[in-house]
Amino acid sequence: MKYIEKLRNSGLRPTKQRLQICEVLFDTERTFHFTINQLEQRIKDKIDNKISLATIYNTVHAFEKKGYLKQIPLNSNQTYFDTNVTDHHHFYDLKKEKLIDLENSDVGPINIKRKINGKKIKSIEVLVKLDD
Amino acid sequence: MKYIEKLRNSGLRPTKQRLQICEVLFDTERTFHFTINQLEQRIKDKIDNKISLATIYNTVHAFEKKGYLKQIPLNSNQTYFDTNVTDHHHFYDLKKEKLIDLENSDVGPINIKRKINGKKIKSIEVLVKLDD
DNA sequence: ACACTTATTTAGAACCATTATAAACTGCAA
DNA sequence: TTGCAGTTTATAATGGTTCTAAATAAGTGT
Repeated sequence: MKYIEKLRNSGLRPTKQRLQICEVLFDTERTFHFTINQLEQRIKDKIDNKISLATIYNTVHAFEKKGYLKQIPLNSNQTYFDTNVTDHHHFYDLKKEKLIDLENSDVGPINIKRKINGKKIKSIEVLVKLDD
Repeated sequence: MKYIEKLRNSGLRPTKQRLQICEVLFDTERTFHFTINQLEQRIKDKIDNKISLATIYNTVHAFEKKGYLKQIPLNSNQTYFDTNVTDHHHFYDLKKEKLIDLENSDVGPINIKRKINGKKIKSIEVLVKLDD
């Protein structure tokens, strides 16, 4: 399995549950956005055994910490994650409550002129809200 | 009172509670960021009578709908609001969990090249996360 | 001023995403 | 195979936010 070493290399034991979640998250044509509840549903659909909700939370947070997932800054009652961990931005369709990836070529370079003493920029995220 | 007509003009009855919340939010030297709990505390400090938490939620949402407050897109268990409703962006200090305003002059113009059919851009918000 | 309608406030309950708990289980190194 | 640390699990607890329904206050017309 290709995910076994990936997990071992990050210090995560390649358990059955984690490997199955890897398949759901990363064996896809395209990257995608999800909430924990949506992921839970996908797992139910694609996998025979049950994975507890607590494990899903644990795994998603472990993967996020390792950089395999990103949280998307958004005001919602649910946390959104992204399997696309490259630097990129988002449209948010307010009506449909849906996120749409903006390719980096869709957004001109972002120039932050101000510095904060002793702080480094870790990420720059742009959210473009869409109306009708 | 200067807030009475402001509220009436937006179709909100100028109740005692709303006027007091206006004072806490808008009678300040500087704009500021807050969570509902932080606002509740400020109200307790500045005002004699009690305002119920439900009223604070109601009022903040009413003010946001009228454009007197903005929500800040951020992944946190609490919702952050901003009394600065002009177009501007934010640093987020991950260590201190603190927001810092970026003046518009601190960020070069943001050029969104992609269009979505029939949708208009309502806002563009940039979040710059800071590390040590 | 009065009566009437409608908006607002309120305490408390309900909701629900997320996190904590603690016991059972599993991977893995010795 | 044994032991230990890491992981999974069901369930409870937490906590921010929203809902509810009754009490109160504001606006309107008379």
